[in-house]
Amino acid sequence: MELTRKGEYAIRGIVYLAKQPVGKVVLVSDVADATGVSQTFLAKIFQSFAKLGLVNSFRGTGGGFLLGRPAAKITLRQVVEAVEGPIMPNRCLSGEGMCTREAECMVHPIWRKIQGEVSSILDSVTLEDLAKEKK
Amino acid sequence: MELTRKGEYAIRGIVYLAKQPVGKVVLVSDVADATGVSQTFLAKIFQSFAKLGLVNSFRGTGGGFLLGRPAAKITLRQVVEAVEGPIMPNRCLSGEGMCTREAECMVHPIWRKIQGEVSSILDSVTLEDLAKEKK
DNA sequence: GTAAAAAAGATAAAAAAGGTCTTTAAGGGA
DNA sequence: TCCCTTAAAGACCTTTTTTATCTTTTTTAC
Repeated sequence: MELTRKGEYAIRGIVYLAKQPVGKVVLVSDVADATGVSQTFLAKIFQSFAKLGLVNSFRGTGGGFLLGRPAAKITLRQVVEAVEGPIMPNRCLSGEGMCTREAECMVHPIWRKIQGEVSSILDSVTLEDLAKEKK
Repeated sequence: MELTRKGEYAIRGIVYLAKQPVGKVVLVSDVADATGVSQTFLAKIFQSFAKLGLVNSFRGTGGGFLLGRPAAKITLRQVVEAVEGPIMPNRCLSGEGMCTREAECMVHPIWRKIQGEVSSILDSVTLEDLAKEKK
C-alpha cells in the first residue's frame, strides 16, 4: 500500500518538466540534478513515459525531453500507473479468474471501492495543478 | 499499492475465526486447512493479532484461538494494519522530518487525502460484516 | 510426566526494488 | 564523412522485502 521510489522519482521528474516553459527541451541529466535522482534510473523512468506518449524525446545534440501534451492533459494517475502499473489494491481485482472465492467473498467489494476512490483522486489531479508554486 | 499475501491470509484467517460460534476455540491447523494457508505462516500472523488483542490464544491441550473481542468491534483496518503496518501511501507521510520538500510539495496533500479515504473505508468495515454469508 | 498446542527465533529461498553499465541508434555540426 | 551528443535498450547486479520453513521453548490439560 505504498508508492515505491520509482513512483516518487517519476512524479518529481515529470513535474519538473511541467514547470519548464512550454516547448523547452531539457536533458535527463538536468532533471536528475534538479530532483536529486540518479540519472540512469531517471532515464529508465522517462523511457516508460515516452512509450506512453506522456513525454516526447529527441536524441542527439540539442536533444532531451518535454511533455508529450499539455500539463493539464496529464493526470497524476497516468504518471503513477506508467511506472507502477495499474492501481490494484488486491490481486484478486486483477480478474483473470484468479479469485476463486469471488462468489462468496465479502472483502472483494471493499477493495473495489478503494481502487475506485484512489483512482478517482489520482485522476482529479493534473500536472498543471502540481506545477503551480505553493503559496 | 497492493495488499501482500500476508495481508490476504490475515483477513482470510481472522474472518474464519469470526464465523465460528462465539467462544469457540479453534486450532491454527484448522484455520490453515480451511483457508488454504500454510500453518506455520498463519501461526505467525495470528501471533501478531494476539499481541494487539485482536485474538486471544490458549496454549496446550484444548488450546487455540478465538476473537479477542466481538466481531463488530474489530475493523478491517485493524486487521490489515496488524500485519502490514500503517496505511501509508507515500513515505513522506510518515513524518519524522523525512520530507524536506514538504513546504513546496504540491503532491503531499494528495497522498494525505488518499491515506484518509483508504483508512476511512477500511475503518467502516467490521469482521461482523465480513463474516456474513453473501446472498 | 507426557502430550498438545502456541510462542519465539533462526534460517532460507524467491521475488521485487533500486540501481548500474554497456552497447546501440539517432541527430547535429565541423 | 566523422565526431560528438543524447536517448533507447537491454544485460547485469545488489539490497531489501516477501514468503515462507524448521527448531526449540513455553504453557497447559490430563
